[in-house]
Parts: sequence; structure tokens; C-alpha cells
Amino acid sequence: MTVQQAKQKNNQQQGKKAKKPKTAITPTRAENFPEWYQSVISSADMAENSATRGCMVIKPYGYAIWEHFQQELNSRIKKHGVKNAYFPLLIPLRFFEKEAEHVDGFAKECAVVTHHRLEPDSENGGLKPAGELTEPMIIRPTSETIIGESFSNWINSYRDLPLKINQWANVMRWEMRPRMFLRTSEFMWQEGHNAFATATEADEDSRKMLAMYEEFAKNVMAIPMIAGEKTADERFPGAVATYTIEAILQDGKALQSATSHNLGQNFSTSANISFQSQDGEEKLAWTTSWGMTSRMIGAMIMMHADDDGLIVPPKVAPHQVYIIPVIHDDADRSDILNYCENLSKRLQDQDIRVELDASEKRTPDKMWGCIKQGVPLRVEIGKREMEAGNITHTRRDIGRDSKTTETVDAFCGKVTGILDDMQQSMYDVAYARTMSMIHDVKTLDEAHAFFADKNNVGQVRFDASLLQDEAFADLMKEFSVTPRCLIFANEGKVLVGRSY
RNA sequence: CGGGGUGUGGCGCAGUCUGGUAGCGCGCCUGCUUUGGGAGCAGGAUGCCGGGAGUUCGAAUCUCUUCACCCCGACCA
Repeated sequence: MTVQQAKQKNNQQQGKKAKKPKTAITPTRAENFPEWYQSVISSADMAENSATRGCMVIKPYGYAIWEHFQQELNSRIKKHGVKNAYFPLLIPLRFFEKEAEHVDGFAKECAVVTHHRLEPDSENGGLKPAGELTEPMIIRPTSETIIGESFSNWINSYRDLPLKINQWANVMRWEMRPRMFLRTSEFMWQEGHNAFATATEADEDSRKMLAMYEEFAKNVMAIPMIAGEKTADERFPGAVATYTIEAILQDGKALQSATSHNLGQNFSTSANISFQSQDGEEKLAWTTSWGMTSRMIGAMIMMHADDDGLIVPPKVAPHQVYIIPVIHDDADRSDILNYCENLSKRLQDQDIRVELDASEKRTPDKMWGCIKQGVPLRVEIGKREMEAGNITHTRRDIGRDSKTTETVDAFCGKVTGILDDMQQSMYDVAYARTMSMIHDVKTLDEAHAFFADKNNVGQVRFDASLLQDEAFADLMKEFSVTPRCLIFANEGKVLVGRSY
């Protein structure tokens, strides 16, 4: 049975019992998508808003997902010959001022550090800033300028190129409208910065890193992406070209999920990243930068989660298998727990991330907790299973229709396969939905008609030449849609729609 | 930063118009019965009603002022 069929069947069954099936998350996606999103996060215990304005606390379960994410992405980055390093959080204002377009793009959202000391404030009994800095610092919104400073020191000869450096870091952009994972004032990411001797190499590199992100999104996060190039208006400030992968979420809005920029010689000019070429000539390097952020966790939620909460792709799931002992009679407790322990060890030996819930919580609470946290495989073990040498397991993405009871040996033999199937199936479902949300139109009138009908969700795709049409500006304004990208896979076509 | 909304036990809300002992549901704790898709009964704990200033004999309630969060725009990974 496919996931769609299973879900359909599930819905039909629930439909018979009650008009409105009980869901773990309220409101449902259909009722209120933004609130549903928040509720999924808190129900899964992933993160919460912090006392610090615009910032969030990533709780252990959410952070564990991020750690698997990092691990997978980091190994891919290294395979591209990139080395990790770390640069300062604070950037002297004068470095930041060097690249004019860059300043225009980020100035409005920079946090500025102006003092280096606190002293008692006699007026209110608290503390006040003192020790004004001779030169203000900004908290990095991105690090092109400060890394450029280092690159100008590190790069002297064509022999020093290419130079490929990545850092895992937090950055700060003073956001007006924060949303957990999607847009917070402080967020975590990796930012790669590469330098080359030629323009061709730089452009190839920025496309290659985008392809890496696309592959990562597909195979690790099970998220299909629309890869393409940003239009000039949507470009990174200071870039010659910006390449992007866009996810189309369940509500039809697009989410820019990672970007890779060909910076040309803009930053090497302002930071003076120059080298002596083979023929002894002084030349400016060609640089790229590329980043993917904790926003991707938000994409994962909005792509995969359902009205019962989170569904985590097995590749990044903190617990891939969750074992719930079902204990009726205290006399069986230690036997059942031992049985569960044995299974847990066998799964660990297969490098499966397994969690055994031996807590005092009631069984149904454990089950719903497991569902809301989106654990891929739930295993229930009671006296019945134990005595028959069995276990019962259920896949999170399919639900109760996937409930299977079989022997421990049979399960251990195929658990890896089940997880792989689920990973693939999550992608397939997401891919089908993404494609169903892209609507081809021939004219701007057709696009207008599409967005004017409130029943329509998704994005439109049309000939990129229409972007020059005056009516396009009106379309953008009326429906707050923007060109998401010039689609690589559909040459000459642009994707247009609402976005986060 | 503009327009709208909301701040009341851990969470969700009522009470505010018309000032007069702070309430409900869920959760939490204790006990018993339960336990395979959100258990039942009984008892119990938890609030400077977002902060500050006023008006008043008296303020969750009226006035002013601040702060935070949510939704819609503009901006953005």
C-alpha cells in the first residue's frame, strides 16, 4: 500500500467514527496554518520563544535534529575540499562599510556594539553602558567582509588558490517579524567562502555548492527543491549571481532554503583579495559564498508534518525507533523491560538510533508523545509480544494502517529497510505535492486569475520574459508575490508566488 | 517600521462595557481503580490579573504610559 492510499483509508475510517477526527495538533493545518506550525513545534518539544526578543531556545529534541543535520551536511562540505575555520562574531564597522551594496542590504538589520563596560546607574539603580568604543562593531549578519579581510592576508599567489573555507556559526539579523526556525533574530548556519583565480571557476563553484544543497535536501531532509537563479531584485547584496533552492510548503508558500552566491570580484575589490598570477601579474580573486541555515528545520516541519504533529525523516531523526513497553501487570515489568533492552541492543548494533521509554508515564501518553515528536518507527512490546517472541511496529508517516506484528528476528532483519523506505516515501509524497502546487500559465492575466481565486494554493510558472511586463509589478503588489527563481530545470521559466 | 489584535496559575480561556474577597477547562501533585490510539473517581497545590504612573475609600476592570507576543503589510536565510 502506498502512503497516499493508506492515508486515504485512514481518513475514511476516521470519517465513519466521527465527523471531525481527533488530531494531536490543534488547530489543524486547514484551520490555521501558522498556528498549527507553532503548535507542532511546542508539541514536539523542539523549541520555544525566549525572553530575548526575536530569539528562540532550541530544546534538546530540536537541537538533536540540528546535530544530525550538521553532521550530514558537514561531511558533504568536506568532500568538496572545504576546510572548517572560525571567524569573529564582531565585525569592525569600517570593514562592513567597504562594500556599498552589501551595506544597503544589511544596514537596516544590524545589531551594533558600542560599549565595552557596564557601570552602576544612579538614576534607576541598575546598570548602564560605559566605556564607549572608539570604533563601533556590528554583530555579523554574514561574514563576507571579515573573512575577506583574512583572505587578503592569506592569498598572495596563484598557488594559494583555490581557497575554500567554511564556518559553522550563529549570525544576527534584527528581524521585525520573527518566527521560530523560519526567521529569528539570531540563527545558526554554515557559511562557506571560496576564492578562485578565474571567473569561470567561481561561477562553477557557486553552482556546484547549490547542487550539494539540493542533494542534501533531497536525500537527508526528504525535501524536493526547485533550484534556480534569483532575479536581480532578489539577489544577495553584493553578488553577481545568486543561486537558490526553494521549497514549496504545504500551504503553497515558497521558502528560500539555501543560497549560493557568485560574488564576482566585488568583495575581493573591497577587501583587496589579490594574488600574483603565473605570468607575474597582480590580479583580484573571484569569490563565492554559500549558506544553509537552521531555517531548514522549519522547512522540514512545514513540508512533512501533519495534524498529529511532526514527522522527522529517518536520516535526521534523534530517535529512529522508539520502544514502548506495554505493562499491564507489575509482575511482568522486569521481563518485558529486559525483552525491550535486548531489542534495543540489537538495534544499536545495527547503528540504529533507538530510544527505550521505561518511564512511569502512561502508555497512551508515551504513544502520543512519540507521534507528536515524529519518531519514524514506534515499537510496542507487551506481554503478548514477549511470549510469542514478537514485536509490534508502526510507521509514523502511514499511521495505524502500517501496524505490523512480527518476530524480533524478522524485524531486526528489515528495520534498516523500513527506515530507508520511509525516507524515500516521505520524499515521494513531498515531491508529488510540490509538483501539484506548480501551475503553468501563459500570460499575466492567467497568473492574476490564479492568485485571485482564494481556493488556489501554490506557485505559478511562466515565461521569464513576462517579468519585464509592467503588469508584473502590479501583480506582485496586489497579491504580495515575488519571483522565486529562474528555474534551472525549466529553461526560460520563472517561478512566482508567495513566500516566507 | 505601518495597520489590527492579545497579555489573568505550567497551557488554553472567562471575568473588563457597568470598579466591590480571582474563576473555569486542561495539565501538575496524592491515593485507589485503570493501561494495546489521548482513562475514571476522590482529594490537593499553584496568581503582585505583562510593567510603571495616575483616578478612587477600593482597580484585572477606568485614564495615561511603557514592554512583550500574535496576525496582515514592508524587509529578509
